[in-house]
Amino acid sequence: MRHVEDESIRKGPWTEHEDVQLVFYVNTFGDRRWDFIAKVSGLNRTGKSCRLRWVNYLHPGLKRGRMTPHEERLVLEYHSKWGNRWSRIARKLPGRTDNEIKNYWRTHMRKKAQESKRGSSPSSSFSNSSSSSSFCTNDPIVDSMPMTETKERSFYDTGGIEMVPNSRPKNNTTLMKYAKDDSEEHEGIYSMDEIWKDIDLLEIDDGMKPVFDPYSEIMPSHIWDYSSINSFWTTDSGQEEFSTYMAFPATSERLLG
DNA sequence: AATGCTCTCAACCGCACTCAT
DNA sequence: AATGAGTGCGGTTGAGAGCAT
Repeated sequence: MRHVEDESIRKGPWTEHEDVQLVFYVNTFGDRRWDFIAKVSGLNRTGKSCRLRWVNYLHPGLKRGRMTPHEERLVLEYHSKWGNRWSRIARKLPGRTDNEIKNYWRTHMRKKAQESKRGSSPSSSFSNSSSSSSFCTNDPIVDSMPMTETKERSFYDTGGIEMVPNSRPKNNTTLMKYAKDDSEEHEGIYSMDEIWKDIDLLEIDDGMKPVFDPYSEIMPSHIWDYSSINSFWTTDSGQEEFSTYMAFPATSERLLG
């Protein structure tokens, strides 16, 4: 246990430079080893914080902008089915994160709840069935739902360095499990293959934009060139060496400039 | 123009789970 | 089997933007 949660651990909003740095290290080491990335990157953030930033903001496959009516319908549908299983719902909406959906639900459903209160007939304004009124966390239906966690692989899980043989053999079983569960779940609108295909297509469409394009709905995907970076990866024993060897500033200039 | 309110969303926290040792 | 580290998830909070008065 690390009691030395030193005061130098940064919190709060991320700076652009931190973002660039994180993207670089995630593309280098994959989006699994967050504690390691946090250490090696010199970001002074916790691994959790790094993961969250990546998953909710920096991941190339993320959609920006408002939910489409279709997505709204899906959220309603899956929430009525699964309750507050945000990450699970998010897997059904490519490009959307659990956080995003959670926020969306809170604001929109709270609004609807208020409206329906004013309309004096609770839940009557909801388009969906029984449990659709379960915007409240105390909802017995939701809370009593069994944790039938079919471990699906989330869309924002790039797998990163795991795709490279020997990079983290321990987790092969986990990946196998994800794959299996995906195939077992047939009610999905999208298969994981389709999701990944979508992301690939987006990347192609987007071209090789070197920096974030604030006017684009989809975040650019080729911030970094994976293939050229993968060759850096060797073994755990070489990690410290790697971090000191890495010439990061040059790359960050390229991105920020 | 100033103020207050509402909405949105990024980020944190705590707990639970998985896996390696 | 027990334990600790790492990771994922859901709930919550707070800052900033936008809107109404």
